[in-house]
Amino acid sequence: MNNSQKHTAVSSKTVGRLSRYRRLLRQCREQEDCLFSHRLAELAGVTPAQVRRDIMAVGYSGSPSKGYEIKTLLQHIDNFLDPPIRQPVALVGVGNLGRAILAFFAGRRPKLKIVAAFDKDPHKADRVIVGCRCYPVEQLADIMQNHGITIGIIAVPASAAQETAAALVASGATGILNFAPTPLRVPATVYVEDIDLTTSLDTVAYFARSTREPSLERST
Amino acid sequence: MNNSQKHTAVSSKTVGRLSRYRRLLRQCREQEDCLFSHRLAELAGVTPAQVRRDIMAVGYSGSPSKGYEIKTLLQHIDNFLDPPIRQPVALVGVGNLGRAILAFFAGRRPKLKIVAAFDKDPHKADRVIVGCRCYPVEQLADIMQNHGITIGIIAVPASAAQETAAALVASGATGILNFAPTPLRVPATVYVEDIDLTTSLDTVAYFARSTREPSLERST
DNA sequence: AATTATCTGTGAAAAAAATCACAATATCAA
DNA sequence: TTGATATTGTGATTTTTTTCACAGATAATT
Repeated sequence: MNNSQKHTAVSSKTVGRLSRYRRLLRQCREQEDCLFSHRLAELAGVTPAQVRRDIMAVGYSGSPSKGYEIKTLLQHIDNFLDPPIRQPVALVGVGNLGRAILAFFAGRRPKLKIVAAFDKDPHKADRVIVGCRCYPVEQLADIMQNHGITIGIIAVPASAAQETAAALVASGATGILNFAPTPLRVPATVYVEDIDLTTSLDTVAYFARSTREPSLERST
Repeated sequence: MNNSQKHTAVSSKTVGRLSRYRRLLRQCREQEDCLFSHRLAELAGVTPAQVRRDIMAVGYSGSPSKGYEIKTLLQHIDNFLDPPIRQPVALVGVGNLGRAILAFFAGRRPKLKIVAAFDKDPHKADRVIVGCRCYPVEQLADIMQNHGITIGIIAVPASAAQETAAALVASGATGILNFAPTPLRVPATVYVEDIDLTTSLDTVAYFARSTREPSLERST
C-alpha cells in the first residue's frame, strides 16, 4: 500500500491544482460529506476529467455512486502535498512585497512556515515583522542551516536576485519561490517557481484588448 | 505591411515570454547593438528555438549574420505588447498585498498604470497611497467608467473575490489579475490570470523535497 | 567567385497536457 | 434478481507547447 512516489512523476501543474482542490475541499467539508468530480471541477474551474486525473496522483479512489469522500480525499491530498515533518521557509527581502508575503502566509500552515526573514538594510534586522524574526543577510547561511531551511522566497530587487539565489542554494535551499523579475541561474537540482508581476500584468493587458474567441476561461 | 494580429492567435505563454524578453533586452541594449537567439535564450533561461518562435509573433526578422537588432526588436515587442493608446488599471483591495502591488507598479509603464485603488474600508478611502488615489468600493463603477478602465487587479480576501470580479466585469473590465486564492467565475470574454501564492509555495515545497531528476530548470 | 561557418525562420516531429470515451462498478427501484 | 442510471478510473486520442533539424541567407575568408 505504498502510495508515495510510484507513478510516472507528477507534473507541477497537477501539484498546483491539488493545492487548489485542497483549499476548496476544506471550504465545503462542512456542508457536504462527499462530492463528485464534476462538482469539484465546477468549484475549481476545470474539467471533471482533469479532476479525476489529478486525484489519481494521490492514490485515492472514489466510489461511482457517492463520488469522493471529502474527508478521506483531503487526507490523501495532505499526505501527498505536505512534508512528512516540517519544511521551514526563509524570506529574503523585507520591502513592501516581502512584508505582504509575510502577512499573507502568517499563521497558516504549521509545517510550511516562514521562520526567518532577511534584509540587507540593517535597520530592518533584529525586528519582528508580522510575527517573523528579521535578520541581516549576513546571517543567512548560519540561520538557514540552524533551522534546516530548504525553501527560499526571493523578494529583493531584480539587481540582487541572482546573488540571493546563489546564497540560498549555497545554504541548502532546494526550492525557490522567486518574485524578482529576473530569471535565476541555479543548479538543475533546485526547483524554481517564478511569480512575475510585470509579465502577468502585461499578459492580462494583452488579452484584455482584442475581444478574443471564447477561449480557455471559466464561464458562468 | 500589416503586422497586427494575423497569425493563428498567440498563446499566453508566448505573450508572457515576450514581456520577459523585453525586460532583458532593455537591460542589455546599452552594451550591445545586436544579439542572437541563443544569447537571448541564455538570458531568459529558455531554448534558442523558443526565442525564435516567440519572436515570429511580433513580425520581426533578424539577420543570420548579426542576429536581432536590439533596438528594432524592442520596438516590435513594444508595438505588439503595448496598448495603442493607454490601458488604465484599477486595483481593488488596499491591504498589505494591495499596497505592495501599488508600490511595485508605481512609476513604470505610463500606458499601463494603476490609476485608481478601491477599498471597502472607508478609512482607506480618499487617501493617496503610493501615488495612487484611493476610493471607497461604492465608487468603483463610476470611476472605472470615467477613466475607461478595462483591467482590474483583485487583492481582496478570498471571501470578497467573486463579488469584486463581478463588479469589475459589470463596470467594463475585460482582463483581471487575480491575487485572491479563489477561482473566479467570469464570462468567457474576460481574461483572468491567477497569481496564487499558496499554490505556488505548495508547489515549490513539493519539488524541493524528492531530489528530482534534472528536469526543466535552467542550469549554470 | 567559391568556400566555410553560422545564423534565422519554419515545417515536421516530439513531448507534455488536457480531453474523450467507455468498461467496470456501485446504488437504487421494482 | 434484474434493469436502469450515474459515476469512477484510465487507455486512447486530441490539443497544445516545445524542440528538432534543415533549407535559405549573410558575411567573412581565400
